Amino acid sequence: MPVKKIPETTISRLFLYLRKVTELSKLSMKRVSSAELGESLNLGAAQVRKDLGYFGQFGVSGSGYVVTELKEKLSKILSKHKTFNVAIVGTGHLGSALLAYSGFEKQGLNLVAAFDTDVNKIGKQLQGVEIESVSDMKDIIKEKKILLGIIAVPAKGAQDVADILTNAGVKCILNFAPKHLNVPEEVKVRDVDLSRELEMLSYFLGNGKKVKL
Amino acid sequence: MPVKKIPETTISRLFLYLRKVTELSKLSMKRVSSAELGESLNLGAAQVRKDLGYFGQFGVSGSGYVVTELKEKLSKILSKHKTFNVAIVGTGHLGSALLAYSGFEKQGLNLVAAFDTDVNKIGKQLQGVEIESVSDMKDIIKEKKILLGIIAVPAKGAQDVADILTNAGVKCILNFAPKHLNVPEEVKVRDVDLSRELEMLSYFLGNGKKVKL
DNA sequence: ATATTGTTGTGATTTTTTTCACAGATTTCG
DNA sequence: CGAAATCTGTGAAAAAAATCACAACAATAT
Ligand SMILES: NC(=O)c1ccc[n+]([C@@H]2O[C@H](COP(=O)([O-])OP(=O)(O)OC[C@H]3O[C@@H](n4cnc5c(N)ncnc54)[C@H](O)[C@@H]3O)[C@@H](O)[C@H]2O)c1
Ligand SMILES: NC(=O)c1ccc[n+]([C@@H]2O[C@H](COP(=O)([O-])OP(=O)(O)OC[C@H]3O[C@@H](n4cnc5c(N)ncnc54)[C@H](O)[C@@H]3O)[C@@H](O)[C@H]2O)c1
Repeated sequence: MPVKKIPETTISRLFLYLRKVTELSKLSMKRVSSAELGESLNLGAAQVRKDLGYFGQFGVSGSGYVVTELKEKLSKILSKHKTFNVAIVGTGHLGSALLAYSGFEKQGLNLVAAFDTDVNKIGKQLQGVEIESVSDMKDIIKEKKILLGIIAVPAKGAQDVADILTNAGVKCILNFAPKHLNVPEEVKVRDVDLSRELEMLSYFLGNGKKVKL
Repeated sequence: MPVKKIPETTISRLFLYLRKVTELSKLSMKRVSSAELGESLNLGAAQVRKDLGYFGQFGVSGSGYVVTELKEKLSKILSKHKTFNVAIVGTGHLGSALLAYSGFEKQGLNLVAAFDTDVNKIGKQLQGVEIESVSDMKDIIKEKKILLGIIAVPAKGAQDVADILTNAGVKCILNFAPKHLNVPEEVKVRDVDLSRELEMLSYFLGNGKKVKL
C-alpha cells in the first residue's frame, strides 16, 4: 500500500473540514468546492485539496465534493464511528471544567473516570463521575479499558501520573501541566500549555515585530 | 538593524528555555549548555542554539550559557518585565477555571475584568473579579486599558464577542471557541481548540499509522 | 605553552509544509 | 453538440523549519 506519510497538521485540519461539512449538511447543501471549504477557515483551496488528497480522491472535477459523502469519508478517516473511554486525572479547576463539558460525548469520547489525590475530593461525584483515588488508578484504568488520559494536575505530579497511566496501558495523553512528559515511544502525548499560549500573546503585545535587546 | 524574521515556533520554545533556566537558577546552577537545555524538552542542541541565535550571541564558546544572564535576556526578550491587563469573556466552566488560575499573575497577566451575558451571573464576584455585562464591555475595556482578551463563550457568540473586543482596542485574543475568528489584521489571535486536541488523539487510537478507507 | 576537550554561532543541507499551476474531467449554457 | 466555465488531483516550485557540520573560541589538562 502506498502509505505516504501524512502530516499531523493535515489531520488537524481534517477535523475542521468535518465540522464545516457537518454544518453544510445541516443546511442541506449538496456540494462544496475546496475553495468554499477553505474560505471560512482561511485556508487556501490548494491546501484543502492536498489534505483530502492524502486519503484518495473523493472529489468530482468540475463540481467539487458531495457534502454527505465527504462527511462520511472524513468521519471514517477520523475514527468518528468509534468511541473511547477517557480518564481525567486532577479534578481541580481545569479538570472540573473538562468533566463538565458535554461536547466530548458527542465526539465519542466518554469521560468514565476521574482521579485525584485530595482525600476531600475522593468519593465525591462530579458530573455523574465518582472521583477516585490515584492509588486505585492503575486497576480501574485496566478494568474500564481506558486508552486515553487527561492530565490536569500541577507540574510537580505530572510525570508520576504519566507513569501510572502508561503503565496501566493508556496509549494517548492530553497533558495540561507545563512540563514535558517522558513516556514510552508508542504513547502519544499532546501538550496544551495554556500559560504559554497567553505568554505568546503577551510577547506580541510587548514587542510586536521589533525586538530590542 | 538586521531583523531576520523569527519563527513563531522559536518564540514558543523560548518560554520553555526560560522556564528551564529559571529552575536551574533556583538550583544555583551556574552554566548550562545548549544540549542540557534541550535535553529534558527533547529538543536538539542545534535547535536551541539556533533559537537563541536569533537574538544575538549570549553564549560562551566552550562553556555554554551563563544561567543568570540567559534568564535575564530571555525575560527581556519575552517582555516578562511588563504587565498586561486581561479580560475574560464567558464565565462558564472554562472561564471560571482560567479566572481561578493563580499562575497568570506571576507572569504579568492580570485578569482584571470578566464578562458574561447571563443575568444570573452578572454582578456576582469570581475570584475577586466582578462579572459584568457584555453590553458594558467596550467601555470597560477602554477604561481599564485592556489589550488582551480571552474568549470562552460558545462558538455561536464568539465572533460577536471578537468584534466587540477588537472594536474596543484589544490587540490579542486567546480563543477557546471552536470557531475561526475574523479580526482586523493587526490583531493577533491564538486558538486553543480542546476538542480538536482530544480528537487528534482519538484519531491515533483509532487508526494509528494505517488508514483504510 | 601546547594539546585536548567542550561548546558556541552560523552557513549549508535536508526535511517538511505550503503554494502554485495546469492537465484532465465535469458541468453548464447557448 | 460544442464552447466556456468550473473544479479536482497532483507534480513542481517555493517557503519555512529543523538538522547537520564545522570553524572559531574558551577552558582545562599536560
Ligand atoms: N486552571 C487554569 O486556568 C490553568 C492555566 C494554565 C495552566 N494550568 C495547568 O493545568 C494544570 C491543572 O490546573 P488547575 O488549575 O486545574 O489546578 P488545581 O490546583 O485547581 O487542581 C489540581 C488538582 O490535581 C490534584 N492533584 C495534585 N497532585 C495530584 C496527583 N499527583 N495525582 C492526582 N491528582 C493530583 C489536586 O488535588 C487538585 O484537585 C496545572 O498543571 C496547571 O499548571 C491551568
Ligand atoms: N469546558 C470545556 O472543557 C471545553 C472543551 C472544549 C471546548 N470548549 C469551548 O470553550 C468555550 C467555553 O466552554 P465552557 O465549557 O466554559 O462553556 P459554558 O457553557 O460553561 O460557558 C459559557 C459561558 O459564556 C456565556 N456566554 C454565552 N454567550 C455569551 C456572549 N455572547 N457573550 C458573553 N458571554 C456569553 C454563558 O452565559 C456562559 O457563562 C466553548 O466555546 C466551548 O466549545 C470548552
